[in-house]
Amino acid sequence: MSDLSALHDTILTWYAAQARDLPWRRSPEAWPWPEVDRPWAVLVSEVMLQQTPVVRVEPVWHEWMRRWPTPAALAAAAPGDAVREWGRLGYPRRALRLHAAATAIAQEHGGVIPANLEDLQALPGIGTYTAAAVGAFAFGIRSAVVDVNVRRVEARLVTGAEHPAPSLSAAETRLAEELLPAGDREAATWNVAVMELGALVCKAKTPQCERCPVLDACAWVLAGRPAHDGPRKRVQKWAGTDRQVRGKLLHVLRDASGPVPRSKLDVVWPDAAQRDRCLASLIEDGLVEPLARERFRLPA
DNA sequence: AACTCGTGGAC
DNA sequence: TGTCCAAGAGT
Repeated sequence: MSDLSALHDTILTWYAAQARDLPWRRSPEAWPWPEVDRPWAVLVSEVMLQQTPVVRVEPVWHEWMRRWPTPAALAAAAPGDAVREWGRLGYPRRALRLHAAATAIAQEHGGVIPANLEDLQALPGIGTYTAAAVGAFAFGIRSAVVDVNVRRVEARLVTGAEHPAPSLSAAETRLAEELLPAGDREAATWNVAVMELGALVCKAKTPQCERCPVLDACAWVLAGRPAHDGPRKRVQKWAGTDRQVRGKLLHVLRDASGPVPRSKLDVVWPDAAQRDRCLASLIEDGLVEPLARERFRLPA
């Protein structure tokens, strides 16, 4: 197990047996929806999965693929439709950015998702992680996909720490690149396999070490599972924050079929100053469109 | 670089 | 309305 290729074999074998059957993971050969553009399906799934659990993403993803099977289809819709169909996935600016990305793909890339990391990352809402993920999973590009799961597996298995640092370091990316198998196809599968190991076994709060295929190689376990000493990512407050108020305002607008008078928004939060500030920020973000006579709606 | 941007489930 | 967490991005 000290050998890198043995580590590859062990985790890839575990993945082949234990991986969840998620729709956006279907291979091009096994893609069941001929009308749905597969790279687009992968891209949408990755944006939806940003900070959001799989179980909540899956039904929304299916509905998005039914309504908007290609970037051009979403680009032809109103941005407000994307926000409404986003439902309660959270961080609704992601829906707006997905719509903007679809527009950019339609107008600047001929409706074809660019198959290189630089052009992918230039799209709205696509950062380092998502560009690498789409590159690897949609196009087989050999690139390290470093999400929080990968970082946690690296921290425990290699570094011997219980948790990764609050933010991604260059050293972590370099380590992920060093661990990548040589072949393009193996590298792509390796990326998703390590992510899956972090999601199903090497969990943040309650690691399932008894189910871990690389337990005997884990630096953290071999060190006696020492408690975390460094700084952790701080947990954000929720109650009473602008994020809560924005969520309540947008909830009203999502559930309405047309324009909503201000009086319908006033009832969601007692603090008028905070309410007004949040409504203004939603308008500034492009998530809400103000109309005449104090009426509001999702953007047309 | 620290901060903001939703939401709901598991403890 | 407790704490922690979930395939981050943008500023």
